[in-house]
Amino acid sequence: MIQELKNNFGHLFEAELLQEINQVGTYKDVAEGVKMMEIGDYVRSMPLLISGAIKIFREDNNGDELLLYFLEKGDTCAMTLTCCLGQTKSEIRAIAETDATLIMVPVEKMEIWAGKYKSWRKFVFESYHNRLNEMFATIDSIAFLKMDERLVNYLKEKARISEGAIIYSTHQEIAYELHTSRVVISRLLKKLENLNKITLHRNHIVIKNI
Amino acid sequence: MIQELKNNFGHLFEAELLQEINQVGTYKDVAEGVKMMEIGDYVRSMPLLISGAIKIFREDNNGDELLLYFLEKGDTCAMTLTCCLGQTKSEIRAIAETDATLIMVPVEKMEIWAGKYKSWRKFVFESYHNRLNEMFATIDSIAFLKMDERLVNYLKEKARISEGAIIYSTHQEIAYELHTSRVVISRLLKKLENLNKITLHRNHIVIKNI
DNA sequence: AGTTCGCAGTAACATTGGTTACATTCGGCC
DNA sequence: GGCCGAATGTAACCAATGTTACTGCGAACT
Repeated sequence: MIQELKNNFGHLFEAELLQEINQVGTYKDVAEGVKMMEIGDYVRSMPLLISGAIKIFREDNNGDELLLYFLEKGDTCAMTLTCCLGQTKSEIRAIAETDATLIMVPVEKMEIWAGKYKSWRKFVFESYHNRLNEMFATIDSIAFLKMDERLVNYLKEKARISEGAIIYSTHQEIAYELHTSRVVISRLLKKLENLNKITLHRNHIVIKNI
Repeated sequence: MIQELKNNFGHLFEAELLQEINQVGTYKDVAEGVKMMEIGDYVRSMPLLISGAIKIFREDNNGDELLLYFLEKGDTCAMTLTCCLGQTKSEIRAIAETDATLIMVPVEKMEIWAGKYKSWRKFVFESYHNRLNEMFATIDSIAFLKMDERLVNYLKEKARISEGAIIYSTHQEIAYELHTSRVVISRLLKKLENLNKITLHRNHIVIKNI
């Protein structure tokens, strides 16, 4: 039994299921920035996230993106769950936000375990629930907040994910993820700096007190 | 066996499951406009929608609303599914868009059937999948479209749901559901009328060719 | 018929955010 | 040091949307 599996999912799954996962699952390391799933892809295995973070995007007609949410350790990809069963295409793009480690589980097991293990059902249901809640949060943010508030939330989340007070992004990259323009982001960041909430540097931003 | 159950869910569930649903489920009629679930409510039973339509809302800090999507016959409420298991509160508000008929199933059965019936698992997974896709569509609409396009989509959807070319809403009601102001909606509707796509009347709108 | 009230039309203005254009600065590289 | 390209700063302008304020209309009621 690989230790990471036990550490991350041991409290969720019974020993027998852990054994099965260990047997049929394959480990996979993904480097920061690597595209893990593209819109339109068919999905053939289900990822359990052991470490790192993955960002999930939606795309508009011009090919521009919008960040929906992050997946973290202990999470799984909700798209995968039903894409497997329903044979439908992915509606989203997944990119590694940091270096990440996954266990890939063959899709056939998903449905079998759902019949066999209560803990697996619980995990799957909770995954959906979490994803739905994240979508609600995303919708709240887009529909109810102005860009300056969205930016602050983004910076907070980004800092939390990277476990530090420094965000290594350019203004252009932030603009892509929030689906706006670089000029707008630069403008708002400068305001935050003037409010003494952050300090701006070339290629990175230091969070002070937001 | 009540006929509507068979008509709407007969192709999804095996006979034995249909029997169980019929035995433990209770029928419920809901009149148009009735609030069926409020944000913060705990959920104790799961609705299967037999006829009619239900609209699902999210609320901002000021108590203003945003329409997320509609549920129609054959659908179930995704919130319910995990609220039951996880004992969490509802994140959304549900209001009957039209008169509607439901079967209410006790929550305990949900998890039992998930272990017992493959068809039930399929139904639950597909429900989640559909809801997630509707959330994606909602996000696309809010994030990528301008208000005039959102309004057109709204009118189309509303006409589809009510199965007719007349929408019985005031401008104010439309504004609430799209989370904007009455003046903005009046302005855009007038434009659509000038384009000969709709005709405006007091308390209702006739769709011509949008 | 007159009153009332909710609904709709519209002008004028404010604000937010998107766009264009250009200047400046920083690092890396020769 | 000098050059170059990417990143950032900033002004000026524009389009979309939100806000305020007022008018007029129509249905229902008395």
